[in-house]
Amino acid sequence: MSNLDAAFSALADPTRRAILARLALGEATVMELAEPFEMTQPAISRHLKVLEGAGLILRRVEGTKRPCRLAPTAIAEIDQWLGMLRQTLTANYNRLDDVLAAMKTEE
Amino acid sequence: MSNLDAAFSALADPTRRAILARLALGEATVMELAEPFEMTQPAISRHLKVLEGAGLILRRVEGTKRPCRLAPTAIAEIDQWLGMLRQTLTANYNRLDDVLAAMKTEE
DNA sequence: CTATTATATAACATATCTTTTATATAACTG
DNA sequence: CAGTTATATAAAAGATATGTTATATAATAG
Repeated sequence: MSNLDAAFSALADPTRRAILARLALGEATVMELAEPFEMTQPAISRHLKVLEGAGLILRRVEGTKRPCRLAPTAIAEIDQWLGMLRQTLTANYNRLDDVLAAMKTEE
Repeated sequence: MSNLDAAFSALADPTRRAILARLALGEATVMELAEPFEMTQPAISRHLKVLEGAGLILRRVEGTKRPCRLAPTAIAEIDQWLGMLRQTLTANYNRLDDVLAAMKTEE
């Protein structure tokens, strides 16, 4: 599975996106991350494993705790891929602008 | 399923990303999109359905053909969500810069 | 050392995804 | 109209994902 497969796949789950949103506020332990969800701890541990496997989060060992944080380079690869689409879409928008401009000129 | 669920989920498949990459070059029919893959036409039709459901592509009816193209607003929502993470990660990078700057000063 | 806390792993049920084959539909072609 | 082309849909098989309960492990507290 490519890194992009793993990254997009990880982002496809709302629980995992919520976890990332929480981590955007700062480091948190597994229990802290699990707390807001109506879901068992093993389920959260799995989600974290998926996020880690996708390179989206990193974990430290701190005694019996495993604080998680966002991986700094996480989004770079995703952004790079999306960039390809963005370019086309922007070009299309510009083309649309041209058309609109032409229509105005004709008035 | 939220739009983001659908969008990220759609992007998680390499065949679908390849289809989007092809569409970034311009409109294409189902058969044209299917051609490069070692996969049956129904499989491609399904992938297209997934992409359409996620709002990533649009389709016209042109006689017996259904040309597909990228949906102009496709990436906006994704970008918006990623923006949240980007902000944090950028902030962290800046903090790292500060640390590095401090280290240099101490030398 | 024992009990507790934080987390991980295993086994399992269920649901969803991906693909295939077979078939339907609808528009062209001659 | 008959045959062909472009695409969609259905049924079914196999793989993968998600969650649960039960249990293991490892560090800390007393």
